[in-house]
Amino acid sequence: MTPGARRVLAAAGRLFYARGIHAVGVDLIAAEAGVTKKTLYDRFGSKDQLVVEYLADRDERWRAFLADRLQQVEPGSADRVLAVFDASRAWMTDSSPRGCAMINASAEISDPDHPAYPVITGQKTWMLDLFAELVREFHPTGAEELARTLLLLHEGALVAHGLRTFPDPIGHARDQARTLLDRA
Amino acid sequence: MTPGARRVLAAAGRLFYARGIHAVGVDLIAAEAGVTKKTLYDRFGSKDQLVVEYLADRDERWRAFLADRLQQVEPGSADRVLAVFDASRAWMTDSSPRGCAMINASAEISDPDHPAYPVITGQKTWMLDLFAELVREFHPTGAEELARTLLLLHEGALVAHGLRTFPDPIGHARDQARTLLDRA
DNA sequence: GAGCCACTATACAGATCGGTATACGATGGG
DNA sequence: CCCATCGTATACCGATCTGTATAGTGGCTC
Repeated sequence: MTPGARRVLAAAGRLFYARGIHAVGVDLIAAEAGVTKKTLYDRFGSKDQLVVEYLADRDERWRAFLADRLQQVEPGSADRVLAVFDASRAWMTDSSPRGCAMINASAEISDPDHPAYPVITGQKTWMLDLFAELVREFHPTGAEELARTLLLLHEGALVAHGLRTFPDPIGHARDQARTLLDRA
Repeated sequence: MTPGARRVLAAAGRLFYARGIHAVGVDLIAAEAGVTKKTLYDRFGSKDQLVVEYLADRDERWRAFLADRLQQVEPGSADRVLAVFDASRAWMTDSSPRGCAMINASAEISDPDHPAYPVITGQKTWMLDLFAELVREFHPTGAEELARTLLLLHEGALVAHGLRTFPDPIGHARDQARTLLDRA
């Protein structure tokens, strides 16, 4: 990726997340990146494709962030599940006050044929599979069902975080996940 | 409310929910309602105000729908909490495939000073208070904490429903709420 | 030095955005 | 009958939207 393209992706990431996808025009992104629209379209082809790369990039960075946190907890431990919630809280606390970028994007993209749609649903099913895998490591029976519950708690916490429904919802979800795991 | 205004609000409700707020222009709403823009602006003043009334109307209809379902279950019973999840599932199953309108709207409205913002957060805190009240009816101690967990499950289920992460997430949330209530 | 690459600058196309203006027709209550 | 209300139709405003076109610059490599 060229330096200009990198700056475009960085600017798009900031603006799309902070103000929403439809609310941000390509002129603003190009200006914020110190780049002309020509460069933007030469590198990304269309706004839709830029949206795809914005979400894919954010997803990639989140998975790397999470993998780093997970490897600090020994495999087979129930604490690995809690580490996911801890990672989410850390990720959200600094610089993600508006909740999950995938959920927000899906609210703006109604068309299921939009090229960004698989990126969004892909992250969610990946998270579901991750929970199932982590649970299966120490408690194989009923891992699927427990994983679904954990996912609901996690998604709900992200939403409540963005809406500020009550303080520290991700921490609360983590505590509930702990008692769920203790009882399993 | 005049017949024209009613049709405008109905059209706005359909279009805003199905395609998103920013993606729908006032020209389309007026055309879909069989009304000119003049009429639309005479009745609602601005698009922002129309958005507010769209959300407020939907919130009002949801609360009426929920109240009707709740009064069919005797007060003081834990089943009243489950009735909330049942109501949500019924509400979402027919004609709400894209999840919670408030969550979707909050994803598009980044400005906390937007007049629609209090409507969104208002429904969420109202739901939290409702859960707390319903729990308190039969189990006063720790009602606040349990209500928060129920809210997270509920919000997460709405999101998973909209994203189709797995089948019948609201039913799953209901089942988890049941075991939570049994243990309390 | 020729060719390629990343990028800049300016301008414009065609459409749509939210919002306003003017003028006219229908209806219904005092 | 008068007149306000509710609604119609059409046209327009400036701004902004995505996307394209032309022309040119500096640097790197073969």
